[in-house]
Amino acid sequence: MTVTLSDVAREAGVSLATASRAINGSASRTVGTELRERVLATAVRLRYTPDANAQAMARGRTTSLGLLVHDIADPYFSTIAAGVAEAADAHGLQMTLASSQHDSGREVDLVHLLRRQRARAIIVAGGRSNDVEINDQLRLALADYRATGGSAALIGQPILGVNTIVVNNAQGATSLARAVHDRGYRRFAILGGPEQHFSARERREAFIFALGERGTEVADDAVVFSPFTHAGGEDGMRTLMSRGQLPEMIFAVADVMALGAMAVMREAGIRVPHDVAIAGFGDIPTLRDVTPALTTVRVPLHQLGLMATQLALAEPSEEPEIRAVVTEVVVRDTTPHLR
Amino acid sequence: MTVTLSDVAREAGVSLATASRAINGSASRTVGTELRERVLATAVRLRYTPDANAQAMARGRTTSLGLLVHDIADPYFSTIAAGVAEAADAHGLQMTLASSQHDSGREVDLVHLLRRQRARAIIVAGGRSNDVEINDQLRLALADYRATGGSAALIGQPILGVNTIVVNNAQGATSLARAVHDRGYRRFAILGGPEQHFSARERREAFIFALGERGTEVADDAVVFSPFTHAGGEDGMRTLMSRGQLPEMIFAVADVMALGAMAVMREAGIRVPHDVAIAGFGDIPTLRDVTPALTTVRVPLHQLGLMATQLALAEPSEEPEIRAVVTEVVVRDTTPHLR
DNA sequence: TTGTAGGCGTTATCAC
DNA sequence: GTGATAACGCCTACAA
Repeated sequence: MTVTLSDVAREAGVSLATASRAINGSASRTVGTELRERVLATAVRLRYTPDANAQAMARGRTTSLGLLVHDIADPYFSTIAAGVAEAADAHGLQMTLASSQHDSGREVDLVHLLRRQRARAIIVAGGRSNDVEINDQLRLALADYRATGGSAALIGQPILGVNTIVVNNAQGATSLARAVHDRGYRRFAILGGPEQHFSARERREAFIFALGERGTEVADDAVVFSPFTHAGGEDGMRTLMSRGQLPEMIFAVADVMALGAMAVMREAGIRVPHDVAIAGFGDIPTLRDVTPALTTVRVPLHQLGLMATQLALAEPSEEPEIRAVVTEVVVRDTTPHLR
Repeated sequence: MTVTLSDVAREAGVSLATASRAINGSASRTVGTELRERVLATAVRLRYTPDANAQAMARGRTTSLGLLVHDIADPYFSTIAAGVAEAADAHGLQMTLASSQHDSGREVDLVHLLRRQRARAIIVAGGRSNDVEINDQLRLALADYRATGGSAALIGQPILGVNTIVVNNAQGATSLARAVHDRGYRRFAILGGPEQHFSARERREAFIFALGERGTEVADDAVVFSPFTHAGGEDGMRTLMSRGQLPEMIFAVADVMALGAMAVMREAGIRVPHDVAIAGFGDIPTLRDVTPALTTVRVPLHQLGLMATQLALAEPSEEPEIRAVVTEVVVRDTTPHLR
């Protein structure tokens, strides 16, 4: 059914070895011009394609790059994925994309899966959660993977012993807090994401701390926890509304959450920013289509994908490499000067 | 470096065959409880993982599903991808995602690549273009792939001889034209996407034809062609504006194009829908965050992914199976009653 | 139930 | 420069 290299060799009247060298090259040996052309011609005639699996076995390495995301339909991750795809392509690698659907248990399974595939490198994108057991499992899975020659990179918190791109969440949230404080905001609510999610927590705490430095407190019950998704933003906003008192400004720890909140407010007739101001985090491409334009903290998502790929493909070293990525406040229309 | 099945077998004191059967199961043979447990235990102890490539070779089939999209960062495709990922997962398959960046030449290369990988199935998502040469190449690539046991499915036009999910673009555009005509619109402009892109053309022509049935003509110079992207929508809109005369309504053949156009208008101080109405096509999830809410034609994107996967995994048959997907007009705020 | 051995398609190490 | 041939890691008749 399938045409193999042996078929080509026989048909071209050369040995298997020669056919292999002619078609897929060889470091040391080279093939005479005449023979090579004959082989190449018959390969085309027979519509031969090398079997990547067989090559992987023989060569001991594959040409695929695994990417793990929380949710591929989330613009945050699809933008990162686009960056990874671009970089992978530049390295001649195929991207195998897996989505954990925000389930960190699945994430562990998927790392195992990628290890089975003998992926050349694995990139795990998305912040970690404060779950010691899961983190240990993931750390172990990655260690196993690396022990067998794979290399991995993380986008998130540097807690798993592998190369990591660290987004400076605290810095971004701090700058944001100061920017809105400068604009006169004093009464806040926070759509805080999952309570145990590190990125969410970093953003939350830095925001609150920076306000505290200015003498502004955020009450505990002004922070609501809900999933790191659009629906999570909706739910959080409803909770906030049910509590009755609207703040001057809402900080959502993820853009998609801010968008969810805005959708709920729109439906409820609450005007942004007239009735309440809001800001997000991430600067996903979607924002260019949102009105009023959402104030946020820019994370260079596409570049994150490029960097992570680079880091994942870097020479393995003893010490995991940590690379910090700076964030930048982008003040837009949802947080006008208050007074 | 890597632990192999032989290592496990030796360490457990059983034969290779027994180890294989214990770990990866077997249709006919079964392994004694005691031995199986011993094997499994040593496998865990040695941190053994089967090599998927070797299994692929030995079994003659892989467990990966290739998905080809025009652009993974486009919500249209990332939503489809989410559907495919979900369905693939349900079948125990891994998704290999490749993006052609709207370059149909690359698309052909990527099919070849996926064939090399011996992917179990290939899904090509996205409308075809009127390029006989490229289409022939793609048809040939898919035929080669299928000839060697692979199965493929397309989302787009049924012109390549493989199972295809056909989105009923004409029906959607027709319904949309009637709906807006009913609302009083008579003077139109069309952001028509790439001139040779079939889906764009189907939507364009059906829209114009349906209006014609109502006695309303769309002038040739009211149709502008530009890429099927956000930037394409921006460019097209600028072209339209430079021509001086704004229509009553703009039909963009893709949601992202409509969003691009709206962004340009917003910047230019043109109010939607007060100054001009607009509608898109696709109903991407992003729309829930856009104001004013965009009128569009709903394409069940996520479901498209599920269906395509199902179709790609279906028993191969002589005649390619064609499955039609209906679309549905969703009138929102960008096309209010005109008079 | 368990073991032996051949084969999957390719690369790489040898000789020639 | 070219050709045998042994891996690569696993599965699966076939034999015991």
